[in-house]
Amino acid sequence: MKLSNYFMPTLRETPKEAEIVSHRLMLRAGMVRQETSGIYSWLPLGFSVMKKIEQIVREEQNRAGFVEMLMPTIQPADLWKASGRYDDYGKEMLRISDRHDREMLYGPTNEEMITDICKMGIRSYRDMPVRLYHVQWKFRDEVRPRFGVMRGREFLMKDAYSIDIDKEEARKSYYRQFVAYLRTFERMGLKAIPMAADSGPIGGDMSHEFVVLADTGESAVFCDRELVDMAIPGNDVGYDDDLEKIASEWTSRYAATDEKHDEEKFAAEVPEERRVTARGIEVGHIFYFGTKYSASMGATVQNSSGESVALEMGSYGIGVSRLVAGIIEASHDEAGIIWPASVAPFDIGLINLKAGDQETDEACNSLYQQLENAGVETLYDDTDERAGGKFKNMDLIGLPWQLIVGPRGLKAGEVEIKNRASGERETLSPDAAINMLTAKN
RNA sequence: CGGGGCAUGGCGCAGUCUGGUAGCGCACCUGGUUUGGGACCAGGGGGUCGCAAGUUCGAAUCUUGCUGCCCCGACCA
Repeated sequence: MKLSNYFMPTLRETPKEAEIVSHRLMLRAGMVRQETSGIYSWLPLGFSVMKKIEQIVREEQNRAGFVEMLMPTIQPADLWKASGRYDDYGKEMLRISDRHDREMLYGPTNEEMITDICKMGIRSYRDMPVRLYHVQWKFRDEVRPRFGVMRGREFLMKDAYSIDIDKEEARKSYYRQFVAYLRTFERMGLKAIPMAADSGPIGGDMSHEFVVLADTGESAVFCDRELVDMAIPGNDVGYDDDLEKIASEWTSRYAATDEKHDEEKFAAEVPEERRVTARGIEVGHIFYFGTKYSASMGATVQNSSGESVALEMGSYGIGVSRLVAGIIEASHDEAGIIWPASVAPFDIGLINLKAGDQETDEACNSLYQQLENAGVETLYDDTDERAGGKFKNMDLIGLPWQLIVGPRGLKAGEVEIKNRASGERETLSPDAAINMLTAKN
């Protein structure tokens, strides 16, 4: 992509409404624009990152045996009246009426809808398990939206639902998501720790929040250092195998958010040198809720003994749009964002230090073509901005690599490569640069 | 929803106390000199001063009402 053909309105100064670092950087990098409190337009750069995140989530959901579908944003109120949540949800739910004065709502989540779908679609225990997910916009009319897209009212979320015949089967579905989450966040360059969460109406041990460690995180978290260093299951993990062993490796060690933290327990269970106190951001939540909705909504099926039983269900959320901000919180410096390669909007930023200079233009065009042909996503700054501004902008938007080309270097047959994260630069020939950059991607 | 604050050009701000018809920096446009980490000179465009009433000869400025946004708290992916 040539920058001259792109839309990336970067700002030199930070709009005053932005307090936290990810919000500031997202506005400065031209990733989002606030439309009203808690609602954002996603400009090309931000949209691109969100899509990369979404794709990783999708791949790991698929790998875990969940099947993608899509439910609507607008739902009829009747479904929610059936489950009893229409009244319970309160003002957080955005209620709308259509032209016929029928009560509708902008969905804050989809348990009722998926239950209703399964009520129709599952006729026998033989049809189970059913494991579905979708990635869809949600709306929760937060009392106080803040921190940019971190706590917006409209947000993109992956929510998955498992439907099983009994609790033991439901547990297997739960662990699939547990392991999928470990892998998903790892792939985004994040260190996410599962932490025991309020276990909903059913109780028990099947509810976890996944918290990303970031110095500027919103809440304090406490855990065993072993969790921070623990290996993540590889992409060859057998989802059809018993995953409980993997999960218990994690759940058997101390990890708690601020609210659930028990200092005495922490001290008793974790040797002092392994006690980690950090800041974190919740990016995912998985929980088993049993028959809460299936029972109230009459979603039942006959089991192998011929008894009619309510569906055993769980739901599993990941805040996709929130992750864009979460990753920035976990990965930035004074100069700007530092994207992990897997979610970077482009792999490489090609900087033409003297647009308009024939030799430099030709060299850049050639490099740009070679990179594109090799499938390396490149943002080519071909504008006639001054060199200093290009450097600042490129650092701000945080692409993993910069390829810097100017007349001075070209005279010596050289270009420069800069690694955004380490700041290391290397001078080498254009061919060597291409080899190196295409090998990395 | 309680407490606090803000609203003046795309962004950041001054001007408001003490009313006299709007200014600065950045960004933008033109010309020139520049050009390897946010250049310089000259010229230029852009604002119903959040909205509505009121006071006044005259309101960004004073009064009243409204709206929007931000921050702290309670709540949440």
